[in-house]
Amino acid sequence: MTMEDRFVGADSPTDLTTSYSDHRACPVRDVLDRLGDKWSTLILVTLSQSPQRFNALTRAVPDISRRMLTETLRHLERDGLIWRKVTPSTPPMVSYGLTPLGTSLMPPLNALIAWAERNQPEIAAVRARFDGPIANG
Amino acid sequence: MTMEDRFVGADSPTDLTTSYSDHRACPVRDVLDRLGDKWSTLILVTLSQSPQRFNALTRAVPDISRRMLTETLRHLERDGLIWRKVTPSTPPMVSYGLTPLGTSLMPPLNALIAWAERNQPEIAAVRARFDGPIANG
DNA sequence: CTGTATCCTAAGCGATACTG
DNA sequence: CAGTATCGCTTAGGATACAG
Repeated sequence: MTMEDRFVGADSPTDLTTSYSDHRACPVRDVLDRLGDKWSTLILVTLSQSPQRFNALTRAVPDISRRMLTETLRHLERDGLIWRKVTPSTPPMVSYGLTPLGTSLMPPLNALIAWAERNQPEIAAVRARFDGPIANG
Repeated sequence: MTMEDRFVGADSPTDLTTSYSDHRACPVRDVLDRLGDKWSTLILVTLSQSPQRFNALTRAVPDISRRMLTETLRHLERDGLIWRKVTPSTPPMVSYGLTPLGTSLMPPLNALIAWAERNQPEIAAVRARFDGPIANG
C-alpha cells in the first residue's frame, strides 16, 4: 500500500463501468446522476437545517423557479430522500423534510461540500492560470 | 446538539444561497456543478486507480465518446484535479493522472459513492413504491 | 494514437400564465 | 399557498467524419 493509497483510504468503490453488461445499469451512476442536477444538493442542504414549507424553500433558495422546485422535490421524494406532508387547511400547507435515508446522505454530502469550500480558492487560481495564457497573449 | 446533529457531523457547510448577492457566485456551487456532469466522477475514479492514457480511458469507460472524454479531461485539468503529460513520440502518447488536489477529492467522493452503493437497493425499492400505484392502478 | 470539427437531438431549465 | 401547463431557449452530449 502506497502513501497515496492510505490517503485515499480503503473505501475505494467497486468498479463503476466494466462490471455491468449495460453500462447505464450501474447502480451508483443511477443514484448519483439524480443528485448531479442543478438543485437537488441545495434543497437537501436546506432541508437538513429543518423541515420547510414550499414557500419557505422558495425564499431559502431565491433563484429557483417554482417549476424546478416542484420537480426537484418530487424526484427527491421518489428516491426516498425526503418526505412530503400535506395539511389540508385553507390555504393548504405542505411541508418537506429529510427522511432517515436522506439524513444518512448528509455526512458524505457535507464532506464533499466542505471539500469544495476549502479548495475553491485553489481551483479558481488554477483556472485563472489555465485560461490566462490565451486571454493575456 | 441533537443526535441528528451528531450524526450529520459538525461540518455543516456554510450557507449556499442567501450569503451571495449573486446566487450564481456561490463558490461551492461553482465547484460542484462541474463535478455533476455525466462523466467527471467516473473519470476521476478511474484515474484514482492509476494514471492512464487516453485510449486506456476509452476502454475503462466504454460508453463515453471521444468528444466527451476530451472535454471532460480538459475541464478536470482546468480545475487542477488532473494533470496531462504529452510524450511527443510517434504515435503520440498522452497520459492523465490525479494531481494532489484531485487526490484530496477522492476520500469525500468515494464516501459519496459508497453511500450510493450501500443505499441503491433501498432507493430502488422506494422508487418502485412511488411509481407503482400509477402503473398498477 | 490523440485528438478536432460539424451536425443534430434530447434534456434541463426558466418565464409566464393559469388553478384549486 | 402550493402547485400545473405551456412555451421556448440553451446546453449537454452522441454520431460521424476528418487531421496531425
